[in-house]
Amino acid sequence: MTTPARDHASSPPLTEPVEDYLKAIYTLERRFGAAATSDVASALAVAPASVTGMIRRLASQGYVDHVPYRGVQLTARGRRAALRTIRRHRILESYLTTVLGYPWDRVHDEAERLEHAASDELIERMATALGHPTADPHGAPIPTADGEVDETPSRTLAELPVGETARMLRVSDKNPSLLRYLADIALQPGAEVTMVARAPFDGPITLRIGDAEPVVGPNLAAQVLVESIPSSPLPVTDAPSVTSPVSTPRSRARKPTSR
Amino acid sequence: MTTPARDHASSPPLTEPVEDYLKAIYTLERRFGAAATSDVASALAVAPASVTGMIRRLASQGYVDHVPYRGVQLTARGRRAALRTIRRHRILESYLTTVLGYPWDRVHDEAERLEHAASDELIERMATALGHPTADPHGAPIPTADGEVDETPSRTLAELPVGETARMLRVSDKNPSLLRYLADIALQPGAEVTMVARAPFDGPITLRIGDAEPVVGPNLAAQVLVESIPSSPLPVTDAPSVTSPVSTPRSRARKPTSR
DNA sequence: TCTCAGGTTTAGGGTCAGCTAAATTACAAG
DNA sequence: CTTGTAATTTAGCTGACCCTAAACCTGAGA
Repeated sequence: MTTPARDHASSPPLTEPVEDYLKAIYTLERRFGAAATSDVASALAVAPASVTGMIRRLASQGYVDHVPYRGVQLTARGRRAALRTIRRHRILESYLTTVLGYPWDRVHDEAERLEHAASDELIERMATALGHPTADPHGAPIPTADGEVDETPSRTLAELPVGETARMLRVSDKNPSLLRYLADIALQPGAEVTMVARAPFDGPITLRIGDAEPVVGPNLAAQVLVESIPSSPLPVTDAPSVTSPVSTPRSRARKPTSR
Repeated sequence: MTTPARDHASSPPLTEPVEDYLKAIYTLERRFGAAATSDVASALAVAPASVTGMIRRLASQGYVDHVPYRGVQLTARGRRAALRTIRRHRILESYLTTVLGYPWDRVHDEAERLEHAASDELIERMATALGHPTADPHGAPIPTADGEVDETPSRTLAELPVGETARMLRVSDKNPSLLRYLADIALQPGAEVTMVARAPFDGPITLRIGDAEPVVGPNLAAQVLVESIPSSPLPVTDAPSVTSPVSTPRSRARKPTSR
């Protein structure tokens, strides 16, 4: 009698843990097609049994589909919620970096906490102040307010053929010391990087970035995503092949304010 | 065996409810000398029995002293924690208002959520960006990072003698519609207000603010704090007030960006 | 001094989200 | 086709917070 019967309509506010689970599942699903219990557990630093419990709850509320012993996948509703949180996170990272001068290796943790507390209004105000950026300081694409993301897969630096030059696109925001090192060698989104040499048997990789020639390990290179540089001398071509349904921007990765 | 024995030394991070309780107790204690269970309960919209439970926990961790049936008071440790949260809240309100254009009647709720998530570093960056303000948009004094506050008691507008002029100092940030009304009649921190007339038997009060003469009720007037104006006939002052770079202004209550 | 109304506390529960330990299942390797 | 291991789930608990109902103080007035 008190409340109208609009039950699973416009979700009650999600708890922090729920938002974290949905984000983690989203990421794992993107990577592996489905999220395994133990992967979610290690992503969230939680016991596997706890994940099973939470997944039951999420499934009962229609955020995920769960096939016991086979993993979880987000429903449309779950994906929407996950993208909302991811948008918040990335806008926050952008804002903290460009407006408040946060170093790019330390924004992640701050955004991780604020993303649960910031209202939509705050996020949109920040986005507006920034001119509606399409990528965060680490090059990760920012979902739009209505849940569109450009998740075009891209090559890792490790796969770049010797002699080729590419533009640095993106790196995970989760590893501060890696980020500090990348900043040291000027390997940040937007930077041009050339594969100078690669030692055999997964040996060290020599790059050229500006005038420097840093040598890095293969697992570092595997964490850095790059895109081919449109075309050095050629003006046109690049047929708009990728035309996906809704119309995605051509090349993402705006140069963040770096430093 | 696992952890060194630094127990009640540098507190484990406080939970949101704990921070809220400490803030509420701080405020009530300021007002009444001690906080009554039922007052805390209604301040936090929680059942009295829940307050008793939480108070037991807070007392066992040394944040409050509790005399059953007689109320609670903060310990030094509790006061420190409360002031830290209050500082965060007020810096956030100031930042949201002046930098992100939040209207002063809506910052409270946003700050209320962010205050639990923002790191000290973020708060200090915001404070620096603002030039270390000494009062929030509602005129509330901002505690320093090491827990000093200027809690000088002040008169309410209701007590102002007829014919006298005072400077608006402060109003609670909790009531959005009151705040919108005050903005409407230009009664905001820093404004000069004159008591023109007061009808008997707690009747309506006529003010002068600028060229207008709004008539307000006595309970509204009782919610507005004012301070006597240093000395009327002096011309100077009114230095380019808005340019308060770093140094703190003398008398607090900076004019908020308001609308 | 007695009484009782209001404010407080205790008793007994509930939910959320986590944990450990003990099943249970899937699947790869014999 | 059996078996063993690794992954997953179930069972049983814990702690933080919150609730309602019932008992309990305290202080004011009769």
